[in-house]
Amino acid sequence: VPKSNQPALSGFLNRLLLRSSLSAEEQDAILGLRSHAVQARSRQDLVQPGRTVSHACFVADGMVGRFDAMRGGERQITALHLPGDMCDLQSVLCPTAGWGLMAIGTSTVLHIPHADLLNLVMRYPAIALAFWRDTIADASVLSKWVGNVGRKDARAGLAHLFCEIAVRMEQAGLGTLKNFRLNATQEQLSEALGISAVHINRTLQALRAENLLIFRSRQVQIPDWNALALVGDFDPTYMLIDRHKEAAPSAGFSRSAPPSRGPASARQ
Amino acid sequence: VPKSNQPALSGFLNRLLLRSSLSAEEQDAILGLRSHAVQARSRQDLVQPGRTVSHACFVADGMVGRFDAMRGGERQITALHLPGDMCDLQSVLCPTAGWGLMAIGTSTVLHIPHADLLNLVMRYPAIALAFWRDTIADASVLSKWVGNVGRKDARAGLAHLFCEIAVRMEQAGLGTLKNFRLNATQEQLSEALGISAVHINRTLQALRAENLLIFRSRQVQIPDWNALALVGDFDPTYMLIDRHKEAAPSAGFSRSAPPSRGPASARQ
DNA sequence: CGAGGGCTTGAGGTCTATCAAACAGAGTGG
DNA sequence: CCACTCTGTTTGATAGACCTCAAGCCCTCG
Repeated sequence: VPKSNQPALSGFLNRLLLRSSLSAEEQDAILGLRSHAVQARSRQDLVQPGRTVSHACFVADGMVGRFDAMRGGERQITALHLPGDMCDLQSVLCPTAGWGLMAIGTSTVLHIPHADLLNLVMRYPAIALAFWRDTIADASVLSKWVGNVGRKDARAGLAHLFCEIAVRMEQAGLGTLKNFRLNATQEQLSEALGISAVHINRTLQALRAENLLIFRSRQVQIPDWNALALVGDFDPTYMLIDRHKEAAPSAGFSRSAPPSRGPASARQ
Repeated sequence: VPKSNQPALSGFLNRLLLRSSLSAEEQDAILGLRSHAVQARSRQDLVQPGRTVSHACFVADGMVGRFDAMRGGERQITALHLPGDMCDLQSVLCPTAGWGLMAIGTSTVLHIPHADLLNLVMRYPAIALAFWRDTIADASVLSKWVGNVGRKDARAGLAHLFCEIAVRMEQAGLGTLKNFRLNATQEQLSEALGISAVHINRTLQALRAENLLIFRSRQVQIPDWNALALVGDFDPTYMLIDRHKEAAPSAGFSRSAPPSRGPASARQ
């Protein structure tokens, strides 16, 4: 039975507020979304590739991976979602996606009806913009992911991946840059980087030997953050954090929307 | 001097209409956008990574690549944009992106002021949704790109890349599935797939020997489309073409936006 | 016709995959 | 409390894909 789940959704609101401004009413509307909690064990599929869904998945606890599946069954993880992330906000407008979603470690996911999200989008244009902006941030991370997988060797790629996770873990309030818990197996890391699990293991050992990264019994330690960021060629700019709230005023726009320069007069 | 450029922009409108419905007024508003044409030679940078821009780039002619640059200068192309594509619609809301844009072959690009696009977005909520949906389609392609680069060998990756380009070329009205012109060098293909140019050359020769793909003097021939799609594990679903127009009604929503089930009553 | 960019080819080296087996740790049941 | 099982990690050896460097070739354009 769908019900309200304010405490968990406040994480989503926080994520949106990182990049967008929303009025009190709009914030309340988001916190008031109905949801339906679902538990998932590690490796369990939440959404199978190509399936049409009528709800979005919000990560309340644990971690969720978005993946692309090959014909042979191998998977390439294309994004990781931490608590506070809406994995497939995209599905609101495009309910049939090509990707799938799987749990990384035991996770709790809230299903949120598309109908309700659409309702929000239609009532509050500022929320529509905030959602769009969230999709943009997601795409920016994805874009970097391509570079990470395509042009870096295992050492640099792994370093970059851990840097990204560290930053987002800290943002989500789940640890510090240098110390956090990560419920992912080496095999799942290998699916994220597109290399074999065996090679992940050897690369982790190499990074460990250099005292750059320690990943043992689900706990991550980064003794020298700057050194690891250097190895991974990591620059957090691409995460689009807290920098564009003023660039495109979404708050207050629902009041009047004064046209500065009418496009009509410029035609022809 | 910015001026109207209707004939070129109609390509953009067509692309939007592939996935969204827009009223006559909204369509006119898009066609009436002011723009400023810019010529670019092959390899020339249109937007450097990390730079803040105040205009979006629309491809009027040629091809544009989005790329992620590594510290050493190597590039990973993360997306290709054909005529009719707005390369960085994202920049309207997030003007400082982490990626760059470069010309693939001689190209003509229209610069469109963010101010005007924002204006459209604020006046016409349906356009905002159409833009969001366009960003989603872009992200879906990007997601597939990760799998292509991460989990496929050179043969399959190259086959998939050519399949994708073929479909989009046909959509853009620039050729057929089996025959089109491609102004990209082997080196640029190598930057797209994250492998060396030499290896691209050898892989092209292998595909040529199998009579799967012929790429000579900028002309592409695909004698047996299905065979190539099989080699590349290509399934066009991910391109989100013409399938979701009815799923999320954006047309007509600006008229009334009747709330089906008020989220307010569901709270608590 | 010359110059230059792009393509092609060869040889050797590196990174990463694959396979197989041993090992470790957490949870289970007797 | 001790096997026992299961998943995940570690290790070794071998094979394959791909890279790098370097040189020669070809086409196109001025």
